[in-house]
Amino acid sequence: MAVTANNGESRQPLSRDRILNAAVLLADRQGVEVLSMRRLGRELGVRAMSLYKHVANKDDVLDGIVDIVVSQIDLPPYGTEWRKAMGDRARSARQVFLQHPWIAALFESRLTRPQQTPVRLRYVNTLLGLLRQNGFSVSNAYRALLMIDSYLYGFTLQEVNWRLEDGNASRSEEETVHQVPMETYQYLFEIYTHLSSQNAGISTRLNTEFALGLELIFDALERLRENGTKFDSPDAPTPLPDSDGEDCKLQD
Amino acid sequence: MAVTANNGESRQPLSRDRILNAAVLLADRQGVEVLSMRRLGRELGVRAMSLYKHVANKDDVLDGIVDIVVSQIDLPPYGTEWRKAMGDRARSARQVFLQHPWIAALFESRLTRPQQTPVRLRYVNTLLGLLRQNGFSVSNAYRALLMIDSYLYGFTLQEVNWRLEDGNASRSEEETVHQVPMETYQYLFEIYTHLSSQNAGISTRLNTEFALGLELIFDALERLRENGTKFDSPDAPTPLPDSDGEDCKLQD
DNA sequence: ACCTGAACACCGTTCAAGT
DNA sequence: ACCTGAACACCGTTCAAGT
Repeated sequence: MAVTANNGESRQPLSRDRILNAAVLLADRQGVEVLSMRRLGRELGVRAMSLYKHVANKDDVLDGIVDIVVSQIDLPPYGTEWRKAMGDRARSARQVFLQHPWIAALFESRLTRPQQTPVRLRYVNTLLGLLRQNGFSVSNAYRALLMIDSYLYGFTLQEVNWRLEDGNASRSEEETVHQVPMETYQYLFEIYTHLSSQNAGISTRLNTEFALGLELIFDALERLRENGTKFDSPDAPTPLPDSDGEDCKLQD
Repeated sequence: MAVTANNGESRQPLSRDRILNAAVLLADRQGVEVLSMRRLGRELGVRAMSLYKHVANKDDVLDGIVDIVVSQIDLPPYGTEWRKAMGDRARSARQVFLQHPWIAALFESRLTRPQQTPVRLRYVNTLLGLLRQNGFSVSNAYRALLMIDSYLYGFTLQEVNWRLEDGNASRSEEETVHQVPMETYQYLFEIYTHLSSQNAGISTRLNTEFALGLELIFDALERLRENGTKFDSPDAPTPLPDSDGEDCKLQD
């Protein structure tokens, strides 16, 4: 009935940023599945077709909101000791992903694409740099990041699903355990029984699990680092001429 | 124009299995994004509405095809030494995922849901059992599976995207390296240069990387296993009365 | 019993037309 | 210059109607 739609400030002149921020907000509140061009237009007090002046298409919108999320991940400054740097970044990424759980649906084909936006190129370049400056060989830096990211993505993927699932209804292990036919799945039963006997809630437990797994991976990578290029193929060794030890800070 | 559509055997009387198998085939050939009820019906020589006699809705179809994929993963028999068991299963899962790359889009909210189908319950129950029978405490079995699965899902997720991306055009690192502004992203440049200097193709390299990361994780888990319940919360210890040592085989 | 036509409330996107 | 109406080719799903 009103000519200009829902929120008071919809008369700002529409821009890529305004569209993308509205998209993130909409996804946060309702999930990616309701994120359509038409709905997004409605949210901005405009018809869907108007959006196409500022974004190429829906794909562009999805890429854009992934970039917004990625840029919310704290990037450790060059010079940070690698365990702290990789740990801080992994923890920050996990927190950001949990704040925007819909991002899991975009992991596939967006977050981990090889052809990338500047935001994502800078992000992975910095992480590789941090590893290189801490004594990782080229291969091992690649290896380490691949391993940390695999763990980070895989863990968060599972975690987000569990939270979405029993989130609102707060269905806990205590209830789940009774839904599983225990004679058939004795080991699952055993786990659920064990988990529900613990005082810690699911959040606290997953925090602990994530941290522990990360430390185990870091321990493994530390051994890799010390062993240098031991696992590389024969033509690999070329250690960089250590072009920049510490003096190249990307951010504050 | 023909009354019964495309393939010769479309006059079999439509069943859940026939529908799900057609869905997997369609996804394999064209990707999940083209998998619609209407398209699926067309594929079976029938209108979309007919499908609703055999499947509840599209969600049911998607759950169904995930089950089909999961059931293609080889499940090691009880009694297998844990490193071999977990390694075989991870390698088999990876192969299956690479054969059905669209599965990555369903990782979110389907593969890792807590409320599960019998196929998936049996699958994870067996894996937990294998760990328990090899001396893992209840907590550590849970921990180990969470960690292995995180790595498996995360790694495969990234790998599938890379393959889909440069798959058909076979765009290799040699070409990618020239698209990245090397002054801005020196560490990325360094990696791409290094990777493209190796003789091994991307497939071979990722095989190696996957195997190496898996071994590093197994090494870490072996230490966890030996340390028993060291990382558990105080009320945890309860080791199972070893109800079945070896005599409970689930499969051939 | 099994299939379907028509309908409903949606999609993304284009393009000629309006202000 | 910026927005939009109408249109196209799609969605998932329901339900009364056909055979």
